[in-house]
Amino acid sequence: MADKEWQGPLEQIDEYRWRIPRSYRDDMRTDCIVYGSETLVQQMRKDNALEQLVNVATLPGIVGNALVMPDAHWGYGFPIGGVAAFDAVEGIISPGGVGYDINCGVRLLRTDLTKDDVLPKIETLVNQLFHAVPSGTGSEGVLKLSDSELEEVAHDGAEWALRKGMGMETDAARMEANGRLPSDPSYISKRARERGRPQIGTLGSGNHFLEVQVVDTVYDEKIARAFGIEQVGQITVMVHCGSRGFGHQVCTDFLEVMQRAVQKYGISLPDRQLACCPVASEEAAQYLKSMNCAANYAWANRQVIIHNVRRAFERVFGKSSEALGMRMVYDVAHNIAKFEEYEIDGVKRKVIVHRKGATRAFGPGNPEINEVYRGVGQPVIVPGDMGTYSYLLAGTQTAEQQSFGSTCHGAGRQLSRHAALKRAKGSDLIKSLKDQGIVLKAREHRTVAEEAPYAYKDVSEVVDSCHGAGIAVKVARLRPIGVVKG
DNA sequence: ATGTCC
Repeated sequence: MADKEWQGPLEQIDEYRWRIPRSYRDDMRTDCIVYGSETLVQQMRKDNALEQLVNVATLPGIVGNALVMPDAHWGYGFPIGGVAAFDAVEGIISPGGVGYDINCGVRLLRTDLTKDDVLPKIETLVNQLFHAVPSGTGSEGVLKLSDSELEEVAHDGAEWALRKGMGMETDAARMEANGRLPSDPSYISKRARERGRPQIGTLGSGNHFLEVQVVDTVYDEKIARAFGIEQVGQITVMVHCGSRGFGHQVCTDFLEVMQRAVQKYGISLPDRQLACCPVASEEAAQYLKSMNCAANYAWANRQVIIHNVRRAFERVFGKSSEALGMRMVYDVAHNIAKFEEYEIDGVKRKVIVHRKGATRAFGPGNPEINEVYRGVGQPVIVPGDMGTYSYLLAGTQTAEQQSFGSTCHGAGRQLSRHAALKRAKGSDLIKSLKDQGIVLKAREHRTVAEEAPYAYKDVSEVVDSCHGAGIAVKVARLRPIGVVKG
C-alpha cells in the first residue's frame, strides 16, 4: 500500500483543511479538498490516496470539490474516505466510487445495562454472541433464503426482517433511509443471488465486527440524551458489516458493464478502475437499482444480526430485550451513492453523491433525518479498531455546506494486511487485549493479526479532525469490552 | 471488502 510519496501541491487552508488546486493537472475539472490534521495528511501522502483523489476530480460532471475525509487511504479507483458529487443529468456514476462492499455500514444499540451488570458475564456473553452471529469468510447463516425471499430482501431491506418479527417497532425510524432504498432486482445476476441466499445474518470477515462496549466519555449531554445515551458506564452494542458476497458480486458484475460503457460513451479516464457511465444512461439506471438491492440486503443483514444479538442478551441476562432497553440508536451506510440536493455557488443542484468510506452527516433541521433526531442532527457512528475506541458523533449544517453532508467513517488503515501479519500473532494479540479488559473471540486468528490496533490510524485524531473542521460534533466515546470477529 | 483466482 505504501507506494510513491505525493509530490504535488497541498496548500493548507486552515487547521484541518488542505487544497490541491485544479491547476495541478490539465485534466482536473475542480479543486480537491483534503480534511485532516497535519499528522493524518502526512500519512495520506504516503499511499496513492491523493493521486486517486486528483483522478476523481477529472471525472465528467463533477460538482463542487472532490473530497477526502481524515481517514482516507488508497482504494479501488476512488480513495476510501472519498466523497464526490456528480450532476444528476450531466454527471457519471461509478461502482468504484461506492466500493465492493455496497452499504457496508454500522449500527448501534443502547441498553439499560451498565458495566457492573455485564463485566461478570462478559465471557459467556461473547461466547453466546459468537454462536448467534456466524462470522468469517464465506460464513452462512441459520436462514437460507429461497429465490423469492432473496428478492423480497433486495426489495424491502430492513422492513423484510421487521415483517418477519426480527426487530422492535421503533427500529425502522432509526436507520438512514429507514433501511430501504427504492430498488428493482431485475438486473441482479444468478451468481449474486446464489451468493446472497445463505449469507443473511452473517458478519463476514476483515474489519467487520460485533462489539459490546461501555460508554467511556460523554462530550455533548443534550445530543447524547436524544440518542439514548444517558450515562458513562452504560452498555452499547455495535455491529459493523455489509452486503457480504451479494453486494460484492453486484459490484463485480457492474464493473464489467461499466468497462463496456466507457467505450460506448467515449469517456476518457486516467485509471481504468474509475470505470463509470453517464448517470442518465440505461447502464446507470440498472446499476442504481441493483446497488440499492445490495444496500437493502445489508440493512436486512444488520437487522437479522441485531435480532440474534438481542436473543443472546435475553438468554444471558434472563430478561426480554425490551426490559433490557436494547433500542436502536441508528444505522448508517458508509459505502453508497445517493441523489441529494445542494446549493452550489448560490444555485440549487441535484447531484449523485458517492460516499466510499464516508458517512452521511446531516445537521439539525434536515428534513431527510427522521423526526426523532431532526432537532439535534443525524447520529454518525464511527467504528475504531478493536482495542481502542469507537465514537458516536452528530451531523452538522457545516457538513451540508462544505462536504456534501459527509464526515469520516472509521480509523482508516495505516499498515497493509501483509505488514500487519508480520508484526504479531493473533493468539498473542488476543492475550494482550484480555490484559486490557477486552474479551475477543474470532473465527480465524489470522484476521485478528490483520486487524490489530497498530494496523489502523488513531481514530481519536480522525474524529478530532472532523469535529475541529465542523463536519461532525463529538457526542460520546465507546470502549470495547467484548468483541466478535471473523 | 470478497467462495482473498472461474
